[in-house]
Amino acid sequence: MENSQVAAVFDQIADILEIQGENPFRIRSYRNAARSVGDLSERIADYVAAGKDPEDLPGIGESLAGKIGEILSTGTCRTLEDLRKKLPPHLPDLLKVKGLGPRKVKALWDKLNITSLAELKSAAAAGRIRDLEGMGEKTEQNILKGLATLEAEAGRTGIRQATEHAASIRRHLEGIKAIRRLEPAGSFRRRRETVGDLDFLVIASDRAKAADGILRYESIEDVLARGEEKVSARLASGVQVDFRFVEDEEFGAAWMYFTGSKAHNIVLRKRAQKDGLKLNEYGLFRGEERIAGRSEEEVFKALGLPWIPPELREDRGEVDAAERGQLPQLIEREDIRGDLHAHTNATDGANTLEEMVAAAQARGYEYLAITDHSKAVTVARGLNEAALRKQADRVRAYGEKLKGFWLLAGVEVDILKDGKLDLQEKVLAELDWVCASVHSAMELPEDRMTQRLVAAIRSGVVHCIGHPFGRLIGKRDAIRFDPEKVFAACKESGVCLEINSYPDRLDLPDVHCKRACEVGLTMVVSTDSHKIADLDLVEYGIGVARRGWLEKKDVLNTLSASALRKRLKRK
DNA sequence: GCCGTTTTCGGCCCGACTGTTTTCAGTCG
Repeated sequence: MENSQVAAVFDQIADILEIQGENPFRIRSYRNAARSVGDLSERIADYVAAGKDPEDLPGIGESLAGKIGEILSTGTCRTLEDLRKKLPPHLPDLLKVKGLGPRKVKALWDKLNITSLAELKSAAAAGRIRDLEGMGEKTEQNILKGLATLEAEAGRTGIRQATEHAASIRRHLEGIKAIRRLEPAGSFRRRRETVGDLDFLVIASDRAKAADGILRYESIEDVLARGEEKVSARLASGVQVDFRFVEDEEFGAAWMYFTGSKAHNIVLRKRAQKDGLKLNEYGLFRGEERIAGRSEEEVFKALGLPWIPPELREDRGEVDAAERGQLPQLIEREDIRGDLHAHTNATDGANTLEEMVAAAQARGYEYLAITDHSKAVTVARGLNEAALRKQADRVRAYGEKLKGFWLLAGVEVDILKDGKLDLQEKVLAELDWVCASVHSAMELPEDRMTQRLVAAIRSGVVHCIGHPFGRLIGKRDAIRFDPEKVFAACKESGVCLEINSYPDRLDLPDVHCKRACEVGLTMVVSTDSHKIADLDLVEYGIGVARRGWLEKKDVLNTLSASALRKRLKRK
């Protein structure tokens, strides 16, 4: 039972209660509980099994703690099953359509007997929705658009695509004279691995002209809203972009508000309230008087807090940490001194050894580990013992010619189904850097997967576990293992965990990163480069590391080449 | 349903935009 499954039960309960028009605060409790469990790095099943009390988790009281126990043992809970009997099974799906909330869904069901997305589509297409009270032709059109979007986008946009869109939008907006300042906000600014939409804050000398300019952006397919305060559009790619107009004196408060997360904002607002203040997107107010708002620093300061980096604003303890003066000094891109996961054309990389080295040097790195695949990865023409030895000789020979740069002879060796490594340990022991990864048999049951990873970690020849969860965002689920046991084995054997920067992976995920750090593990921010341009993906890995509360000292490849050499010395 | 440095009961974050209405409900973030 995964945390996401427990969270899903609570979210489903909340959905049904909403359609039923239940007490909104009760509904919020279920939503909060879903988030609380979903954000937990430890598995809730293990947490409970270890005898810890779910009531210690934020937003979990006696009732929800009982339901967690019930869900863990039965996969569902009585409350959900009883609620389900009161509605058609697919009715809550309608809530996913943008523009449809619980009240409209209820009306569609009551008045038109619509119980599924398919029925909604045919009713809207047939023009039957416009006759309902409170709905008109526009509503009907928006439902059809919402359905189309739902079918097309299938979820959120990856960070890489979002970054590319943001850069392109910035280039367009820089040419508009009426715009004085533009800053990204939302989950994009918090560097989440996927974003729902892109948010920008705009200071304009003339809002009407600025809006005209924005809407001339060539990739806009559909204008969703245009008001005094905001312009909202959908791009041809399906991504929604919101632009909010703000004034100088409210910019900081607005930036905080639109950066979120929502949960973080609520914590700050409650805190303001306690001091007799009011915090909204226009500023921090005492009565009618705005006491802060121009910059984020000013607002945080007026709340008695230091500035909190956006990556931490998830209501995962950052406000408390800020209050105690214990915010981490987050790692920066510039702290990275080398890359420890790179492929060449010896296996499935696109570039030669020499090209990869030149690219690493051009980025100011002091070292690079060549980690081609081992033989089990046949599709990548993985290396056997003899081929690897030959490559290592070549790597070392070339490395000796390089001044002030350490070229590590390494490998990305497969962890086989039984936990053995894909190459003889004596060959692996000759290398400077051994990254071990799972690429096959990803469906193993949890206990066997845990044993498999622990066996590899305890081999004594492995430095790092590559992309530990093996997930591909939006495409393939994570492999299942007990993180606490695996982390404990890493701690015992001095093995690092990789934060793979590849945008599809971003693995170790942020919450596990935070947990691994608490356990005292060292992470490696690597790119898994398959071509020279991939070396720049490290930016995304840094985003994950920062979201995982990591400091420079928690990441191995912030060490200088000489310090790393000492650290990696084979016994 | 949760929670408590005024409270174990009575609160629970806050505002904009749309579409449908003639003053507002629903939705969104």
